[in-house]
Amino acid sequence: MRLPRATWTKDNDVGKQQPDMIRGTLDMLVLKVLSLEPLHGWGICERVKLISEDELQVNQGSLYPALHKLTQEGWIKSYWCLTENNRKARYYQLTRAGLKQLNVEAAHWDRLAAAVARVMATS
Amino acid sequence: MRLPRATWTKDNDVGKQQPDMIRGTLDMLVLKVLSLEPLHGWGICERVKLISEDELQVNQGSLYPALHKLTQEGWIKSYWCLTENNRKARYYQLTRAGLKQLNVEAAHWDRLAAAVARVMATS
DNA sequence: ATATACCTCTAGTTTTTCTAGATGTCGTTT
DNA sequence: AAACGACATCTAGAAAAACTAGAGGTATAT
Repeated sequence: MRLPRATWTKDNDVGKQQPDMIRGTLDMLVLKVLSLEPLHGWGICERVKLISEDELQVNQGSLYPALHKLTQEGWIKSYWCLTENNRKARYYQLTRAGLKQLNVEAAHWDRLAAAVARVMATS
Repeated sequence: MRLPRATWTKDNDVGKQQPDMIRGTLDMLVLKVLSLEPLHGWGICERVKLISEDELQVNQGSLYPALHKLTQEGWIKSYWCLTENNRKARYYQLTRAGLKQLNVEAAHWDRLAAAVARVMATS
C-alpha cells in the first residue's frame, strides 16, 4: 500500500547513518524556495530535492510542522488552490517579513558555514 | 591576559536568538582540532573560538558529553596530564579510527553544505 | 585570604527533526 | 467497478543533539 514516499535511505548505506539534512537549515531552505515562487508542501520537498541534486531530503513529517511554525511567525501565508494535476493543495507564499527573515538567516548561515570552513581548513 | 570565558552572548542581541553552532558539526569540529594536536576540553573550546574568529561557540555543557561519546565510539582517547599552567587536565587525542571518521564526516559535510549552497544560490 | 582564571562534569530541558503512520483525491489500469 | 499508483496534507510520539545552569576543584596573583 502506498509506497516509498519521502523516506528512502541510499542503497549503499553502511555503518553509521548520516542525516540527509543539516539541522537548522530547514526553515531557511523553505523560505528560499518560496522566495522564488509559491509552492505547496509536496512541491517544496520535490523542489529542494531537485535543486540540491538529491543530496537534501525534506521529510514530510518535518516539513508540515515547520510550515505551520513559519505561518505562525508570519513569515509565510497560505491559500488553497488547484494544482496542475487538478488536485487541491495548500500553496504557501513568502510575506514581506518572511523575505526579511530569509535574508537574516542566509547571512547567519554564510557566517557560520564560513567559520566551519575555516576550522576544517586549518593545518 | 586571562580572557573571555566560554559563555557570552553578543552585546547587540535583538529579536530571535541565532545559535552559535551549526547543529551536527560539533563532533566533526572536535575531531578536526584534535587531529592537529592533543588538547584538553577547555583548550578545545578556546581553539575553536580562536580559529573560527569568535563565530563558533562550543559550550562546555555540550562539549564534555560529546567527548565522552567520541571516546565511547573509539574515535578519541584520553589521558591525564599537567597543562602549561601546572593544572591537571584530561587531554584527548585522535585514534586511527577517529581520523577515518573525521574524513567521513568532513566529506559528508562538504556534500551537504554544497547542496545547501546550491539551493541558496538559485534564482 | 580571597579573587579570578583555569578546568571538569552532569542533570534536566529545549529545540529540531525523524519515524511511522492515518487520511484522502485524481487518473489510469485491470 | 475495483484496484492501484502518484499526488497531497497532517499528526503523535520518539529520538538526537545541544543548551542552560549549575556544582565542583586547583593554581597563581594580589
